[in-house]
Amino acid sequence: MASSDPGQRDGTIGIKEVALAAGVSPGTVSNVLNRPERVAAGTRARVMQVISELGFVRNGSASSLRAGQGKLVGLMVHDLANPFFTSLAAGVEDLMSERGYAVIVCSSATSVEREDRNVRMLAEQGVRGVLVTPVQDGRDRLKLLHERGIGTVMLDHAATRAQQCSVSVDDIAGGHTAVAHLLEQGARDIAYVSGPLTIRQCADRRAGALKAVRQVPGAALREVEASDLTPRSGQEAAEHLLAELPDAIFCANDLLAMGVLRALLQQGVRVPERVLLMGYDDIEFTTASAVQLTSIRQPTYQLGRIAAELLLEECDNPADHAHQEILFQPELVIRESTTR
Amino acid sequence: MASSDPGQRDGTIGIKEVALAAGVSPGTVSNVLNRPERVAAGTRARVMQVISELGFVRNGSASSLRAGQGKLVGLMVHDLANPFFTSLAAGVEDLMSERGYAVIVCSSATSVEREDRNVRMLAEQGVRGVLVTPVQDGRDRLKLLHERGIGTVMLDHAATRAQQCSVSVDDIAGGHTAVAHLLEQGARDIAYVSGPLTIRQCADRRAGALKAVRQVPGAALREVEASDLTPRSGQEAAEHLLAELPDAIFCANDLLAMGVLRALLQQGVRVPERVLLMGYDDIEFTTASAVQLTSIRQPTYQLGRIAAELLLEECDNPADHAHQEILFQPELVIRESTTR
DNA sequence: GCAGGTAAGTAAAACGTGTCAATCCGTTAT
DNA sequence: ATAACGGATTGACACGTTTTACTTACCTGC
Repeated sequence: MASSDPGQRDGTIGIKEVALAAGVSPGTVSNVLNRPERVAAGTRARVMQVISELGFVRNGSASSLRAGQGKLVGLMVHDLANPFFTSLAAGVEDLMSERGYAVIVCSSATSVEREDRNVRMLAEQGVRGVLVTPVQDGRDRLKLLHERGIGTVMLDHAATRAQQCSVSVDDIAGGHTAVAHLLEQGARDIAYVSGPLTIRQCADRRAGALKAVRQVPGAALREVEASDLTPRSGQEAAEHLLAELPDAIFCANDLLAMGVLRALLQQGVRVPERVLLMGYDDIEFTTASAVQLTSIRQPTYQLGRIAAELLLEECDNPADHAHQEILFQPELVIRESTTR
Repeated sequence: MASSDPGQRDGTIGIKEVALAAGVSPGTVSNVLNRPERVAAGTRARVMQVISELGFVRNGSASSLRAGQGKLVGLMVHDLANPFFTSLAAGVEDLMSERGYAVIVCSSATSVEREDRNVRMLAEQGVRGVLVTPVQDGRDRLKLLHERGIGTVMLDHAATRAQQCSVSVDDIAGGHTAVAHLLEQGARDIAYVSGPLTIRQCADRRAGALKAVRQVPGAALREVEASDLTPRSGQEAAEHLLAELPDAIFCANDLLAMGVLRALLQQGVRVPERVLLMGYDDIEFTTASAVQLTSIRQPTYQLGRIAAELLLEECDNPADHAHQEILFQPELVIRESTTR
């Protein structure tokens, strides 16, 4: 008798066991799960009841094998410890979670080998699409994905192929806004503390800054190029400015600005009384700085959400999906470091 | 003629197409992929050659359906925007990537509903194991995972069931080390600016601090409890201390310390000359603060790596796996905020 | 009362891989 | 020379779900 107990043999509960217990066929259970509108209300309720009683959990592997696509997407960023990317990742994760998707997060660590490995891994997992901040331009490392019909959305990077969405922030406008603000405050001798100009963001912000300066007669932009975007480099860069202080300093990033601020305060230079100071990114942690930092806020979290939404739209409707390049406008956040 | 072209019908290349092209059976191709040692060197080379020529990518869904387990693990944290968790996530991701695993990252946003949803989702995806910082104690929300034989490792939290690994940092020792350092510097009237004491970490650090104070005659600990662990709360908390300044202030976290520092400097209180100040966590971004902050460093990245390693060990060898509770010792990092 | 239509549910065939018993073939021991 | 052996390979089935074509029952309009 006990040996003929059905559905409890090995403890694993599948669609079949549910069907048996609910007195329907497996196909109907599948319909309840995937197209509930096609099954009568009564049956649907009974099946759902059994599902929760038995603690049935759908097998995602079987599901995506048969259906040809699952509920997974990939997210590949440069660095999981960088606040910019994590805020972005938070946006992506929130939206995907709302939509019932799981996110495989991976880091390329700005290494092309690792990027390739990740791309392969994502392809194997059969992800529905991938959000990516590519390591570098050049030959198309995402080819493998495109061949397999896996959609990609570029994050904080212009699209590299015609048929592709991208989401980024207008760094030229950001640089312009920043310097225009400094000019408005009366500054004329302005310094730009940049990161490496090979980084697109740094170069674009510089371009915007130059544009703003040219619009005001008598204004000039000095430049110092730091070797990376850290507080330490900012501090070193500031030393080049101590001999002849400018009216205002615009930094390519908040971390640089923190370093500059530290160098200035150590030398007894008062901010903002003697020098105005601006950062970029408006990272959360600068609120703790000795002088509250004026900055350019980028909607990183929103960036992630929008990009995620675009990706899903493309996945759900690959036929008539219009690829778009979304360009966010950054926002000026004024605090005490530029307020006399 | 063209109609009999095998293996190119629908453009999708599977194990069968590879087998055909290499002149072996699908079973052999599978063996090359999973147990290369069982197939002769010559055959193996030929198969691998064909695999790369045809651009074969294994179907992970089919693989894990048949094998009963895949190359996926889950990571669930409270908040993807918190540097503590992201540093930890970076450690997990690095190790998993080295071992060929993909990581599904999700955030519980300290909501039990979302935690439950994530648990279910991870179970559906058939993850091999899960690394988790649980939202709260009480009834076992991870039951679903354990029923299905999915291993879990607790992150920064003691194990809640006997058969479970956990990785955390000794917060009592950390609190003790911090305050012992302040005492050594000559402070006797010490204030502890805490977060909510319902948070285990805050309570443990307090316990350690008290222990240190009791060991030195004449020393005393005042306490202020902030409502959360942000710079803003730190600033508010500091105002309770301005009337009668202590010799030193120990904060439950660097963000609080940043707020306290700001409040002190605004009032013209010099750090460290008048008051010593200590934080906790040693987050990267405090290096940018006006006064470099002494702190207690937690090996967050290593924490992630070790936890990941434990999880894989448990997965690969569930039989004779000895569950362990690993307790890291935090490290004192002395900077100018406690150096006269 | 009957043809035609629709809604609800069923049965069975896939999806692409892993596994295991079975087979093949060349080598060694008797 | 034959039997026993062992390594290399094969063939076919199973994993749990989705999906398609099909059946059944019921309703509508003439």
